[in-house]
Amino acid sequence: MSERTAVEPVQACPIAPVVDLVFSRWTTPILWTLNEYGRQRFVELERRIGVITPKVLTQRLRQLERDGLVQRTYFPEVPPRVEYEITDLGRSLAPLFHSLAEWSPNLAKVEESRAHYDTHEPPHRRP
Amino acid sequence: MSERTAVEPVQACPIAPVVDLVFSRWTTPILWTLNEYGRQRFVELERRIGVITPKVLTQRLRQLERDGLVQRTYFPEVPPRVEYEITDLGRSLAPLFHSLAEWSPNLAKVEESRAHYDTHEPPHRRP
DNA sequence: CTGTATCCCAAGGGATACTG
DNA sequence: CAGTATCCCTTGGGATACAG
Repeated sequence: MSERTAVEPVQACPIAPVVDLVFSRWTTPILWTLNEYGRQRFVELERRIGVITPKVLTQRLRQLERDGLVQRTYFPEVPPRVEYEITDLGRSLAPLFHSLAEWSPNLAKVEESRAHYDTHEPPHRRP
Repeated sequence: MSERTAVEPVQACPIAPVVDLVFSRWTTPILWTLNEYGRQRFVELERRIGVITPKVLTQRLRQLERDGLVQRTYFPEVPPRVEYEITDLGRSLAPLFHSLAEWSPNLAKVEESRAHYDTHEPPHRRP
């Protein structure tokens, strides 16, 4: 047969797995809070994040625990106490978060672009 | 009244807006492909990304265009030609992607952690 | 080629209530 | 306090067909 594809399909970009791990829903605020405020209890996390429900917070914490980014410690007291802490592996994401934060000022340009896009005639688009 | 909250609620972590912008579904592979292979046509993007449907690709490209991360250029020919290119603003994300890629080797540790988690008795958990 | 238009569907998240 | 258990419901993505 002839050369079929001048363009070879690329399954996924190489950073996709990391993105899935670190930037799936709720993981960023959780990790950021744990990194910022240190070891804390379930209810503290819940309050700091503000809008998350306990069900979802539990789900995410379990996932992060399984992934080795968060350490869970149980104290058999009454009332029960559980503390969550970011691990060394989790902390190794700090430079990444730092990069994110450093890019933040560019959000202003994004806002500009959106405003321009929304107020001008679009380039050619189908009727 | 008394001091109510020793723990102040935090709406969201400061990097959340950037995360929403850059790491929403499909945006990473699209930006990465544009950054890696340069200016290209719709169908090239479609093939390189591999599994995305035209509907979703269009949606994402429009969003990225509005956000100022991607530039769309229309050529009134027959058949029609449209080329997409990453903008300077989009390219300014490259260091971020680089940080991601640098962290990738740690995925092995994540895998280890998962394997350990799945094969061992969990710490205290409700019956 | 470059998209649009529909229909559909599951998956995940919110709300709420409850337990050890 | 630290979760579980249900129910519900939106949202977004896949499949498909079609148009300029």
